[in-house]
Amino acid sequence: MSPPVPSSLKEHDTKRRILAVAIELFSRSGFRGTSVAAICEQAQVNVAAVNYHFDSKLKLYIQVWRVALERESELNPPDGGVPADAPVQERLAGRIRSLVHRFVRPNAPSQLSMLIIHELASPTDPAIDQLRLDAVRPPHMAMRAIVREMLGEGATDQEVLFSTMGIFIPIVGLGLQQQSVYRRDHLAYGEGGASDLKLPGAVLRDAIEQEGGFEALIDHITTTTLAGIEAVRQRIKMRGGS
Amino acid sequence: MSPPVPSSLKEHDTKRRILAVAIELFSRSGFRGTSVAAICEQAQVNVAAVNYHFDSKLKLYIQVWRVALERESELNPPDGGVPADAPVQERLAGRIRSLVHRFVRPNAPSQLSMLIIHELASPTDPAIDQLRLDAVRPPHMAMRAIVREMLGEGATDQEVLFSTMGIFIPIVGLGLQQQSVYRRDHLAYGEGGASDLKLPGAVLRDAIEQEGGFEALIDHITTTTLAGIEAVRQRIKMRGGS
DNA sequence: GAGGGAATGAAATACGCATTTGAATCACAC
DNA sequence: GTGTGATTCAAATGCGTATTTCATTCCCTC
Repeated sequence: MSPPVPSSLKEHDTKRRILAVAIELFSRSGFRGTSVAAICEQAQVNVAAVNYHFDSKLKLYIQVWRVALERESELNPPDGGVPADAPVQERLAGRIRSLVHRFVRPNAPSQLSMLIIHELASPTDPAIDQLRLDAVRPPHMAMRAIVREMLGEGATDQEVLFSTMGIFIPIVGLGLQQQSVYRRDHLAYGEGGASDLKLPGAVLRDAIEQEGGFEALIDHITTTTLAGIEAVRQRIKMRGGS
Repeated sequence: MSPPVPSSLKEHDTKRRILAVAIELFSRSGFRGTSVAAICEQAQVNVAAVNYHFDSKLKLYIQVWRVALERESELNPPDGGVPADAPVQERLAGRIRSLVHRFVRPNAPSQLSMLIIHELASPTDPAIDQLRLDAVRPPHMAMRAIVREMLGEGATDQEVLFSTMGIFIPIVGLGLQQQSVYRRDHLAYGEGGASDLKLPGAVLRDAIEQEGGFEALIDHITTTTLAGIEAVRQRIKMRGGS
């Protein structure tokens, strides 16, 4: 009998090359912003190859999402490597660190985060929503549990929700900023880079890329987040006490 | 001589109708996501009208930005109506309130904020960047001054920058969330609304739309922001004292 | 080394969309 | 009324792009 998967020399890794380039381009410019022709050109592959190997642009895009999700969960555990029996503050700090690494990695924001941001700004297809939901829900629930634990028993659902979103949303927002600045440098859409433009986002990017800037950012976010939660907790305690 | 602007009965307000619809559609779906045909159809106007009155789709888009900027600055002063000689905390709170009103207005996020978010996710043209820069810089600088005042003399530029961005970014991120949820309901792209999807963003939206939810959100953001700044200030004071 | 299925390639097709064209219509001045 | 310039209209043009077609090449098996 023949070995199970020896058809390896066929399929001159075109499929892999397409996928690699597609992740790059889709994450940079979103679904609508990247053409099949561009992908094939950069992958040095015939235009027909995408439809031959992946059926359609949309299915390729979905595949890209799957790969990006998989890669991210291998690379970057959502708990930040902090054990489940560590003190709450540490668990929270670990998750924040992990999130910032995902969304704001200096000089090269994670591809998954860029895909997510493009989908938020202009959704492509319900299938992608489903993937995003599956990816987002578990860490969100875990974070909510941590926040509830930190706020104490008296916290309302609304307070827990606001505080939880208050962790995720700034980091996603930061990713959005990063991405917008990042792409301007790479594509400089057009040519005449009006270099007198210096949006606050660009200043921030420079600060993050400085030696130690990224760690300082993580530290800043962690500190302010903890302080915010503590403030809400105090308010709850006062309310309960009065 | 003829009265200066009596050519009023010509131009059967097509121009106005186009602009009104264009603001609506561009802010909902961005530049690439809306077609000239769609604008003209909804405005009950011939397709040629856009190019006749505005020269091109891009120039119409730029005009939309101008109008949206103008409208917003009339409607919503960036200082939130707080006088310049009020205590810093109040001035900060006023600005936060104003920002949240701009970006997260319940049930109808401001069109300018949606335009901004689309531009962040996928920029259209340098001219738009310039408009955005002009709009964003002054309030950013004002906010930075307030933050510096609150943090005290010992604060580094990096600390001031991080804290300032830490105010804007969460609110923009919130707008991004709102917008993504908001559009799903309105367009439900396609048909079969998979209603078992319930992204955290949707839960948040519901919480905001509840009676008093919006005020609670503003209050939450203000409280946590102030607490975050206070935490940084404490750290600076300790550093200076040691 | 011949046969056959998988993979590739160049060209064709189909479609959406911005923009143009040129004729028709309207508003107003004389 | 008539002429004139501004406006509207339906149809055409042209371009970018996803997808298809079908001939050709490649790789493996026998």
